[in-house]
Amino acid sequence: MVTIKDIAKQLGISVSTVSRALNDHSDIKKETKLKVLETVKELNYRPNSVARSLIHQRTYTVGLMIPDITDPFFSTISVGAQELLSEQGYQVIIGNTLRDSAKEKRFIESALERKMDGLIITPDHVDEELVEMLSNINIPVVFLRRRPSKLLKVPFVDVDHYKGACEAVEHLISLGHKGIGYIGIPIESPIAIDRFQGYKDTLKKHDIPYVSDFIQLSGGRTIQSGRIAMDQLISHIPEMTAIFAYNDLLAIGALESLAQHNIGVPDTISIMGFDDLEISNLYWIQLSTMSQPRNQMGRHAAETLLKMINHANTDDEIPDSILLDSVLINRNTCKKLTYQ
Amino acid sequence: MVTIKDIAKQLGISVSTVSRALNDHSDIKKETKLKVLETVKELNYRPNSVARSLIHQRTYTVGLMIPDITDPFFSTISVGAQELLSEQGYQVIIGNTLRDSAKEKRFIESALERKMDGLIITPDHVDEELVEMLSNINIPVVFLRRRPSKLLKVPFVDVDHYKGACEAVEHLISLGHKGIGYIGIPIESPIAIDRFQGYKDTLKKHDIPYVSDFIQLSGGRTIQSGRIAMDQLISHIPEMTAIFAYNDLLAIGALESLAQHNIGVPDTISIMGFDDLEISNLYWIQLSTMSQPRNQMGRHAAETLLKMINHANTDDEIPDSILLDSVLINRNTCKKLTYQ
DNA sequence: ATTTATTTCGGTAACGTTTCCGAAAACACA
DNA sequence: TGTGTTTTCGGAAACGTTACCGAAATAAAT
Repeated sequence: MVTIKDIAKQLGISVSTVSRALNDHSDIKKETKLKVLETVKELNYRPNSVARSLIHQRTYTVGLMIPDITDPFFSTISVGAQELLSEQGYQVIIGNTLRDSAKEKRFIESALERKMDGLIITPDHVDEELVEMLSNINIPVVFLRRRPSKLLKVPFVDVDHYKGACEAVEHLISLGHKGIGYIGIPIESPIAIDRFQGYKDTLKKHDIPYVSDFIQLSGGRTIQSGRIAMDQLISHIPEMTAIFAYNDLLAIGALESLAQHNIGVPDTISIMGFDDLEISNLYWIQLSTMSQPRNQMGRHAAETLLKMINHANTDDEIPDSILLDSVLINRNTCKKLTYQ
Repeated sequence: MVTIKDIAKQLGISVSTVSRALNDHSDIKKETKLKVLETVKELNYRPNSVARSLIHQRTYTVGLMIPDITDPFFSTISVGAQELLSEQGYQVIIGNTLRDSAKEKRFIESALERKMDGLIITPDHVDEELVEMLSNINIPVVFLRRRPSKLLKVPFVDVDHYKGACEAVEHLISLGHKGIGYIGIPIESPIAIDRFQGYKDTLKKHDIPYVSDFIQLSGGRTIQSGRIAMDQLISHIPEMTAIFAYNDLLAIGALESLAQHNIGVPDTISIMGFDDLEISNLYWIQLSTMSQPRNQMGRHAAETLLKMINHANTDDEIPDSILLDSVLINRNTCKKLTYQ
């Protein structure tokens, strides 16, 4: 490997002079600087950032831990983060954890050994072990799409799921719907709680009674689960004229079930999703839904992380957490209710 | 930061002893080794892999350059590569180039400065500048889904597009189709050439005349382009009874156009895609297509790269390139032709 | 007890940089 | 020419590790 020494030797000068030339220091003659730059080209020299990191105690590397890079949701977030970070000279190392908490811990451990400058993480469960681990860490961390435990003084960025759910249901109500069902997942994660609560609160706000028969909370968050849930709910048509689904996959599953039963959407029932996946815009689907600003989430997470990295010593305050708004995308699965 | 020195000081021993204890060297007393391990826990010490890299001239980092991590195709490939590499203690740095050749070059440059141990790349265009750049590189490189120029002694891994296209068309022919159209992209990339050639050769093999009116090569590789292309082709029904599309997106666009025109699939026309995207399995689509072993591609690329990294000095031969087979996925868009 | 063999350890250089400090070189002014 | 100031440079330590070599400590053999 060609190093700074080789350049120094070839020119008969010292390594420190070469270093100064390469780093645009002031105390160097223009002439020698040019000679150095020339030799750099000639020898095809490239600075060794490993050595640089060792000196500067900065690797210009940050870790981004996500559950599944294959999920366009997370890959778009990661693009947002990468865009901003690479502008600032940072490399991003993506940890694909597949929601496996052992993998999560291994990734964080490895990030620490590699002396990354910061960490953006989306842990699947914020369990005790993780909290314990994170509280002993000496690099900045920001939570993405997850809420840190109260013990952790860590900022997060997420979308306002509660507000989004309220808007979605509000939209349905504004179209005249009163019999509004909900297809969701078991009330465990904070996100599930927020969206469900938004649904319930908005009904209450409009004095619409909560009908537990219109609710299906079993199953996972897949198309398959949505189809099964809708199968259960189908007997409540036509009293039930609309459905708000926890996410687009469930909504699409519902659409599938309704298509199989030959029930028209939005003619006999309206469907509202949440997430705005790319497939939701497909010709056959055209799902009305709440779009989450994924790219922005990644950018904001990166921004707050950079703030923390740069103000590590000067300022002890951690940056504010951020809740972004989702936006309503109106396609073809919701219809104004007309009373005949 | 707590270093090896802190441990040495606390125990009153030398750093070299601590180092030996941590690296399972033979010439160390069991007793002291245990004491060291204990102190490591106590002080929450973590080895600094930056310093280690500097000594060993190995970073255990490889770069993976892809056009778009948001595309499930590439994200699945990257998962395959990551799985294998992380088993071997490597970290993967993903470079998302968005098919921008400036970004590509910057990524490679950065990989070199960071002294990555190897590179798996999917360059958008293999232009002269890139070839020039790559031929001056002193770390192993493997091409993924792209063919290196002949000047480059670099292995590649890809699927056999020609063979896959032959199989797809063969399938259509075996169902009795003779009027088989092709929706594709301009014949520029090697992949486009291979698939189109497979189409033409298979027709010829079965003495089916090549009808240029049945071919649409304009546009990009999006659903939109597929729809437009099909719009142009629709007048050739019913002589044309089947279509082989360059990829699933185009095929889905064709499906969209046919649905708009109320033309039954597969009743009046059969459609065959290539790629097997996740959306191709959707209830409304159920596209018959050729599935590419994406995860395997990533794994194979990683494997050959590791071979090159580990045999860097011992053996100068580069590993063989690999062509993987795609497999036919038969869903509901192809039908046996019945003559009435 | 002395010698020899074995185990265990410490000192030091090295990896490729940057940075500090002091010294040499160049310039300005009297 | 001498003094003072500024510019430019070189030497050396440091970042946190590992690896080599020789020395000390222990065990085994005579």
